Parts: sequence; C-alpha cells; structure tokens
Amino acid sequence: MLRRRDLPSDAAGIGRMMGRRCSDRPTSNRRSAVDGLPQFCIVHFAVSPAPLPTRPPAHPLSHRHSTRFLGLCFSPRLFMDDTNALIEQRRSKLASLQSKGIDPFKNKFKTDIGCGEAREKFEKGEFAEGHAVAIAGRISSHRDMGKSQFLDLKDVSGRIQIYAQKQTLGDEGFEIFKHLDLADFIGVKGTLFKTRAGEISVKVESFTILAKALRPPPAKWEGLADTEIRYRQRYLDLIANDDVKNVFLKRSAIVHEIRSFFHGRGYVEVETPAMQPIPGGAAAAPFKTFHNALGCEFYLRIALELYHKRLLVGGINKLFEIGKNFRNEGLSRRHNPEFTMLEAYEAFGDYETMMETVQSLICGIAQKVMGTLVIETKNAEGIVTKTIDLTPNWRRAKYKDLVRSVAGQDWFDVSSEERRRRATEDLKLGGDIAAAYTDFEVTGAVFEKLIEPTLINPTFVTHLPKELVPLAKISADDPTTVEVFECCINGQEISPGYTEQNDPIAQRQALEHQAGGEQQKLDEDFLVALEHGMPPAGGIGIGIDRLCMMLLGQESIRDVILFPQMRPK
RNA sequence: GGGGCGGUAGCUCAAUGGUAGAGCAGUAGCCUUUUAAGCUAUUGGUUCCGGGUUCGAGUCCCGGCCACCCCA
Repeated sequence: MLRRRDLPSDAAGIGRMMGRRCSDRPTSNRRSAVDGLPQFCIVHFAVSPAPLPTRPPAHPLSHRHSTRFLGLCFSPRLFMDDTNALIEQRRSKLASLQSKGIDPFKNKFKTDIGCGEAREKFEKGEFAEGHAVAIAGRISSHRDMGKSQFLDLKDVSGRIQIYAQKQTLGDEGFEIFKHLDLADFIGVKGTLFKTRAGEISVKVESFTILAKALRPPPAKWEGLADTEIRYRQRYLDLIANDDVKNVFLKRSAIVHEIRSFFHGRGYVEVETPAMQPIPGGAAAAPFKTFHNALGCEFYLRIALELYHKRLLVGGINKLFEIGKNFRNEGLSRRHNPEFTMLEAYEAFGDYETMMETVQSLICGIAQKVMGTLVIETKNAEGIVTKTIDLTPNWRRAKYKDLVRSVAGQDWFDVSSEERRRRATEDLKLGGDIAAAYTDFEVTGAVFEKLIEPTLINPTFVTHLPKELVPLAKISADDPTTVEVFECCINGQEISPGYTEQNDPIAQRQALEHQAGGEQQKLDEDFLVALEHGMPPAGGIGIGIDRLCMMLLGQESIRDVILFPQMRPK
C-alpha cells in the first residue's frame, strides 16, 4: 500500500541497523528433538557445574551442527558472574539433589490434564473428589506448614494448589520436596480434593522435579514492573504478569480467526519473499542484507503487495498472506521496525468488496475473541476511559469532506499558498508541516493530525487524492481521487484498501511519478507481470499489531509484540 | 534529532548533602487443610557507568549508557 505519508519521518534509526547480517541474529529457542518439551540451555551444564572454558572449544561437526551446539551451550550469558546469594543457594540445592542421585532436569513428564483445566472440571463436577490427575507446572507460590506444604502450580491453562504431606511422601520424599523453590517445574500425580477453606487442590502422591530454576523469579505479588526487563526478558513478564500472558494468548486467537475467516471464504494462503531485490509496495526505508552465494544485495520487504499482484496475474484469484514487514525507520509507541501485516486480494472485486471484507473480518474477530463488538479500555481504577463500538455498518466519509469539516468549506477552492498559510497559522500545524511539503502533503498533515486521531469508532475514509496512492484506480465520480479507503479505528489507520491498478501503462506512470527519480527503483518485473494481464481486484492491508492494540486495549505496540526491538545492551 | 521523567537488595519501592531502609522473596527455626498463611530470628548493596563540587554525594554539577513518555 504505497503512500506518500509512509515516507520516513525519522532518519535517526536508519544507519544504526544497516548492514546487520542475517548471521548476526541470535539462535532461536530450540526444542528437544525427543519429546517436544522446551529445553533450556542450562540443562547441559546442570549436571556438572564445573568451571567453564571462557571460549567454546573448536567443534569438529559441520557448520550447522557447530552453530547449534554454540547456540545451545555457549550462550554468553550462561553462568555469567552476576551471581548473588539467591543464585548460590539454588545451585547448592541443585548440588544437594544431585548428591542424592536425583537429576532435576527431566526429558519428559506425561500429564493427563492442565492445572487450570483440572481445577475447572472439579469445580463443574465433571471430576469427583478423589479423581486421579497427573499435572505439571511451575511453582508460583509456597506456603510452608512444617509437615505439610501448600504450593501453587501454574501452566498456561491456569493455576491449581497442590498439597504435600510428610506422611504421604515419607521422610525421604518430603526432604526432597523441601528442596523445591519458587519457579521450579515439577510434575505431580495425586488426587483432587477441596480443602477446609474451599480451595480445589491436588493431594500429592508422588512428584518429579522437571526443571530446577537456578534464578529467582520476579516477585509473585507485585509482578514485574520494570519495562526494560519486561521487554528484554519477556519470559519473566509472562511468568509474573498474567494479564500480559493473556494479551498474547488473545493475539494468537486473533491471528487464528483471521486465517479461518479467509480460508472460509475460499482464499489461498500464500508465502512470498521476505528478501527482495527491489523493495516495493510502499515508500519506506528498507533494511539491506547480502547473500553470499549469489553475491548480491537483497532488501527485507517493506510490503507484500507487488508479489501478491504477480499471483493475481498467475490466476490465484483470492489470496492472503500474514507476514512480517521491515521498515528501517524510527521506533515509537506505534512503530516497531518489524511488524506483522496481513494483505489480501480478491480478483474481480473492488474497494467496496474489500470494505465489506474488512468489516466482516474485524467484527467476526471481535465477536469470537473478545465476545463483544464494544471494546472498552479501562484505567487502573477500572473506569472505562475509551469505548470503541464496532457494530456494523461502519461509517463512510469522503476524505475531502472530512478535511473541509475542520479546515473550512472552501479549503480546496483557495490557492495552495493559502492552504499552507491556513494550515500553519489558523490550524496551528506549523511544527507539522515541513517547507518541502507539496500541496497534497499539507492537506495530508491536516488529515493526519486533526482528523485521524478523532476517528475512534470505525470509519472508512474514501476518495483519497490520487497523488497519495499510486497503486489504485481513479474514482469514476471524481478523477482527482482514487478508489481507496482507509479504515480508521481507535484514532489510527488500521487498514487501507484499494481498487487495485491493473493498467500497466497507468501503473508505470504513477510509479515513476511517485518515485520522484530518487530513492526507488522501478520493479520492472512487476510491471512486466501487469503487462501479461492482471484481473481487476480489490486489495487490503491490515496491520495486525495495530489491530491487536485496538482489540486488546493496549496503548503501545510493544505490548502486543512478544519481543519488541530494543537496542542491544 | 529536541524536551521531559527515571535507573537504589532477586522483585516492588523508600531515603533534608550526614551510618543506604521497608515489604515480599531468601536463610534458620515452630506449626499436618494454608492461601498475599502466621510467629521468632536473620542474610542480602559497585545506589546504571565515569568524572567533578564538598569535611562528607543515592541526593548537587558535567559527561556517557539504557529505558519510558511527548515532540520532530
């Protein structure tokens, strides 16, 4: 969705990230090949906490294997000298367990139900008192009563209390049980019951230590507040803050609904290149990388669009893709350098078709994931601070009418100099309007600063000036505008949609005009594809991160992205 | 890029320029249905880093790093 306003607004971040090579990326989290359980690097040294070599030894295996080995075992943070008394104590408990012949890092534990599920089923009467369960989870709190102990066990399904008694576990078993710390993973076999206080619990008959935590977790009650730790070590955030975990579980549900929506309408899900020789489909600064074997540069994609249109040419009539885009621009509450974009195209449709699609999609998600079409944001006191009503049909407004409503009915009749004067002086947008702005960019600033932030309930803004959108078709009823909508919700643009340009000659002219002869190379291969004939089509893009912000009431994009971009420490 | 706010124990936070504290967590005890369990005792600090002012700096000044917010 190529638009003028996508031009970089901040050159600060450019350069910093340039030249980073793929191979610099950290090794991703690995999973055990044996049973699919997450396996932490710490495992490999737990058995022998001997002094480590300062550098990894040369490894005789292939490149791939040695990389994997390094990623698993020689993470530079592993056994850093940031130990403190708490870590020392946990290590000595580990050593004590090992001296008893216990390996507190297991490969597998077979559960038959989740912690929260077991609790729920007992509550609903589906499980009777005494029902046997095998559960596993992380210890989230601990109440020591001497010869009996209460612990809370948590997994993704929720929490359940477990109750361990000395007489059940025996002297030896109980002694080992007392080696447990907050944050350890254990597996438990036992029976469901309700305590005197009415708490649904599992009476422990046997237990297995599955993973000993060698570092203390964040406080159980206060949670984790330090934003830097929350983002850099998101796993701690997820452990400590249930509401954060729920945001990401809901995000998964939202993406799941998007997929089923499009599959249900007969769309084909596609995957197109993230590494592109010419980054097109938007006007944004790209990241550059280098392919060694091919000996040439590639750019990380800034949009999906041009490859999707190639697929329309190829006869895939209805298609969608959910994927990462990368823009080498500033970071903010609403911008992350990599972000997730949905694009969808439907041959023989137009922007009207796609307005219906966007509305149905978002309403369907809201209904299924949030259970409502009225999204309320509450503050810390629980008072509703913002309400977004998604009930169809959504408002439609022409771009020029909206501008006239705030900038004067004669806005488009006066001279461009007068428009610039009014914007800077009367509308007090002086700081927002650069001297280099063209006339339509001045109007664009009026829209962006004074109108878009007010569009809380969904509004399709239509009939945008043709200069803003070079990839769309001219409106039949107003040739100065294009058949385009911008769907604004929550004061920000959530989804643009077009009647896509399928005239290869008009497309070339528009791109040449847009490119301005400087920063963008023309994607000739794309233009050749159009010359082979692209069916008329409607297309949309939806920023998934911003959609999640809106639906989940999050004010910062960093709170809907698991690992937001941070400057390396 | 500019402005603002901040960085203190594992976590959440205090501390007029004058001995760095609390709660939770931890440790050692007591307690076999507790639940932010309780009771007793107790450990724990390169106050982000580097300079400076001062008899004395967590605090004031300068520089840097990191993060968040606002603006561009």
